[in-house]
Amino acid sequence: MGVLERLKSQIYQALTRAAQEAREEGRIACGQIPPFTLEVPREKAHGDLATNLAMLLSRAAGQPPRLIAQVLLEYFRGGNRIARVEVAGPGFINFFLDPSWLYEVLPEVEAQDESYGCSSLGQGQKVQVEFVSANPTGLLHMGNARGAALGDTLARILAAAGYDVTREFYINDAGNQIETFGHSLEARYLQLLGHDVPFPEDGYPGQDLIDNMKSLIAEVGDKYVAIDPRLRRERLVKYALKEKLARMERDLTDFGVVYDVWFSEQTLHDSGAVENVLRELQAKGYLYEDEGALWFRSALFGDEKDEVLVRGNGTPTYFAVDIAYHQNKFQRGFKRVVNVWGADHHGHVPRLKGAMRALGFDPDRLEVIIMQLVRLFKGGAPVRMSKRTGEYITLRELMEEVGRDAARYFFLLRSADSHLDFDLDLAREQSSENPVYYIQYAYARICSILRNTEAPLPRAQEAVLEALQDPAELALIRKIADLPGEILFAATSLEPHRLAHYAYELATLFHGFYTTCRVLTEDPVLRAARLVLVNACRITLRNTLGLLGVSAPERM
RNA sequence: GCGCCCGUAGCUCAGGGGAUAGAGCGCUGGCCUCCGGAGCCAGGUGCGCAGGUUCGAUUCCUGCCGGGCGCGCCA
Repeated sequence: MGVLERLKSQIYQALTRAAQEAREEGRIACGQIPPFTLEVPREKAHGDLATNLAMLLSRAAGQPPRLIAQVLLEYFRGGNRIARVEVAGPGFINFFLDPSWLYEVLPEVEAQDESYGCSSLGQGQKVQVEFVSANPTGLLHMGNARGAALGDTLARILAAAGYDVTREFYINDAGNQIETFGHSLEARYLQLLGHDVPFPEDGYPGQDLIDNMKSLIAEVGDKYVAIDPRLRRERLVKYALKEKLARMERDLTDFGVVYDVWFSEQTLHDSGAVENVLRELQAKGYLYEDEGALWFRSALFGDEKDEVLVRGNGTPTYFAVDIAYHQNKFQRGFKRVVNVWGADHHGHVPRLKGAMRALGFDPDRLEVIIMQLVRLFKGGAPVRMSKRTGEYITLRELMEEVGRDAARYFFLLRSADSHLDFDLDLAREQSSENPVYYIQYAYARICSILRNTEAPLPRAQEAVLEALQDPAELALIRKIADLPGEILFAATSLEPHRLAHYAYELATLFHGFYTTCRVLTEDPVLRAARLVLVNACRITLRNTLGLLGVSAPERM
């Protein structure tokens, strides 16, 4: 918990006590003290913190808010950290803190260093983030790329907030699409070997499958031509799947994403987990047969209609397997299970949550982040994707085009709820127009200053930090002090884009400070204090970029 | 038709029930004796529409309009 969080919680409690005492003595006629806000106001003129408590009490008490505020202040014992209090506007109570709190921030940052910003909110609870989980029959596209940036940064944020995080990739290595995959591979394999066979109508048309089969032929030649087609497809699938997954893992690693678990769908079939969960639902009376299929009464749990779990041909649907998979997640002891899904899967959410409820799990422990689609722009026009030909821009190509840092940052800048227009030209721009370079430039500038100091960096405890009085200095410290709160908020709301904006704002304040205040001045006291400030800014910026998975270069 | 997401500045987007709604890009004009000018400063326009809840609504609710995505014994 940072300095600001501690002060906030002290004032919050003092306000609560003041309200209680005023009520007991009959000065304010209200019942329970409602939950109120205590926030940093947008306007600096409104103080360092402001509360709406008086306005909230006004209705129940039948007294005007400004009067209640005055009464509250009579009872308020906030301690010596508060320089001034005022009642303002419709009934806000504004607190002006003694500036000394700002100077406590810097030693704290320095001492905590790499863990500055972290908290123990999660108390070591196990949380899983499952993301990307791309169909292994293809390549990673823009939707997967956005999911990768989002899921990974979410995982980093949750870890920083004190959770024990597991990153998981669910491999769809069973079911219909694997059948189709097999037939597609088989056609490519035979075609490459000169056989005139048709490509399946619903097959995967991309060049990537041809490449898979070329490399297989380089290894084993035509040895699968003459064998039983079923066995042949099995072999081709096994080979191509391995190659594709290895490639995905490599691409994701280069994107800064490292998984703890690669979970195979096939294992759910092999272990009997699918059968077991069907039996369990059956025993609870949530299944019924109709038209030869086995149905789940998902409408009972808020879904639009019931869903098929086992088809007429006896094979389980994707949904049935997904129920088994999520049951498995909870059985592994995760307190929170977070999924990152594309918007085209949103209809799946209520029925999966319903299934979890049917199985006796609290559906709120399953949190699904739905992210809207990505459109690529180049030269001001959208880049067309073709599902028909299987041609689209891949994650690998994106990284080659704009680099990992810009790619991740651009994905993280927008809320998941928002459609994302990805401007390839801007992302590739290595100039001031590109926000990611703007932030990194701030970091490189800091490192440059620190390189230019011949003496060892002064410790925060030794420096006279009160020498920092310039508005630009104070604003920068204030922003540095915000990081712990920002991470807490991003972790509870599962909104990584907050930190992308925070990084930019921090960089802006640093650049402003840099222009106004010369760090390496003649005055040794001021110089030492500014070096401490700059170093704290370096730590804060580095930690924030670390959460975004964007590199912090010492030189550019 | 039903469901989910979105609608805020010319464009792309932030905005946690609060006070005078912000940023980037683009446009115009300034700032280099000195720590990296990939920087700084200044200039202006806006919450889709209509109701409701509230002391207070860009924020919550309802309806409408507009855009995206779903609604399969596909995944």
